[in-house]
Amino acid sequence: MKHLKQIDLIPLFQGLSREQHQELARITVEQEYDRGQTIFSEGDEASGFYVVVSGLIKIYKLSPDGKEQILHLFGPGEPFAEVAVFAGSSFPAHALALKKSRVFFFPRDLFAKLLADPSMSMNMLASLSLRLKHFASMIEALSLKEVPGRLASYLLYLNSSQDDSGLLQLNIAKTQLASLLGTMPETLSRILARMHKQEMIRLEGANIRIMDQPTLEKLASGENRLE
Amino acid sequence: MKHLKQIDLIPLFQGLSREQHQELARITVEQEYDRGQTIFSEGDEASGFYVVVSGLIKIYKLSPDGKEQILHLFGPGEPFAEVAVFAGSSFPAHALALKKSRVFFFPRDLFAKLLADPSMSMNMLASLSLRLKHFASMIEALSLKEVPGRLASYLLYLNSSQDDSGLLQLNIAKTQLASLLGTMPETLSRILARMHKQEMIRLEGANIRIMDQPTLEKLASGENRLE
DNA sequence: CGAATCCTTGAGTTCCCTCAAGAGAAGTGG
DNA sequence: CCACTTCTCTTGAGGGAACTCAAGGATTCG
Repeated sequence: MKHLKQIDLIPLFQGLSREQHQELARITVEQEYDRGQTIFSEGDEASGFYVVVSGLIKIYKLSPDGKEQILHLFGPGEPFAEVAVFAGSSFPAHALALKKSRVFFFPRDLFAKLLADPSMSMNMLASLSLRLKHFASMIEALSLKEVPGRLASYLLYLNSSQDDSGLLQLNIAKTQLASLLGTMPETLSRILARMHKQEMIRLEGANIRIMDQPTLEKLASGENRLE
Repeated sequence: MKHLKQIDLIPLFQGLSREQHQELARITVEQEYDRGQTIFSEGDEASGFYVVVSGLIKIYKLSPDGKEQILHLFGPGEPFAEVAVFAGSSFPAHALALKKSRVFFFPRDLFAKLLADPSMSMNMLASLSLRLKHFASMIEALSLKEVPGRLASYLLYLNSSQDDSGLLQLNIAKTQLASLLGTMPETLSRILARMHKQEMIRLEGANIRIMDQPTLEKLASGENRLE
């Protein structure tokens, strides 16, 4: 039961009985990936799903000419590729470790039995529903907002999810941020420079400080445009 | 039990016991909407989810200046707004009837009890998973493909889901198709004209005939560009 | 300290959006 | 059944946001 303590901490498994946690620990397969290592590729046969223990995993799509769109970044405690358990037998996107990461893998067949417990399936349903809402926002952003608006949304999201020192840590390379926002590094760089020039943000190395939150919010909502 | 027969036909409820179907029929609220009528708006308090009995429902997002992005079109047998049951208490998008439609509404509290049945929750999980895959494709398309590629994908999808007479029925106005593809009616019109000129498709009123499927497939995959 | 990667800035191009106006289709009422 | 309104669709002209290509500067890492 060497994984039991870590399983206790995974939000997806909250509300489950001690026995359920033990059963999960029993079927857990621990894996480790180096920075830059691929976990699976789109189309690979999928035999289970994952939970991040430590590190950072990116889920992304690739176009034939190599352009990438990040669908999601997952950190400690977050599950990914659950879809593989319930629909189809192949992964619908690529997964790669952005940092040295440890993950738990749960084989589908063994995990499926645990879904008989209503707490387990309700947790899963809630998790997938949140994922759906996130995707809906992403589609809205890609289709209805320009890059400055998407960037503003992301900065405000970071601001709300990190401590309120006002200093935002990106945690990812700007190239990766560009890919998350559905644009190119050059475009991102230019827009950051413009936001800086207009004193909406301050660029402090790899960190960003929000200087004018109201204006960023107007950008994020699409109410204003960046001049 | 006046809705029992229709409930039998809903894919989401396949594999359930007779008693479960009866229980579903008992809590079903039937509603009817005229063409153009709003079913709910983004942010409205959500107290349950829906299944389309007949007609066509569009789920969409709106930008402040009125531009719309369709997230999904749902026809007979398809559930929508399930997310409202599992995450949050407000609808994350708008819903409107594109045709005169009948829907079944299932109140969350009453429905929640039925989720104790593993068949029910597994069906739901499968349904949400498919929805996630669809959204992932949509994000990929919006971010990595140009409009001709997205249109080609849609035409090929129609071709695979309709009879193989080769004649595609759009079933929706071109304005709506533009909104589904994340573009403007003018752009769609121009691209259809170009595809026609290059003899990839033939325009027959509200219908479209595919003339050169291989070329469309290259467009859809991003391998080729439209000249 | 050197190699590799990441980031920034510039110049040019392209796709698509906006604005505008006319043609076509569909629904309404006399 | 035909005029009427209304909505949808098409085509044109112009402009703008973001992409591509290119090169120099900054950072990171071994």
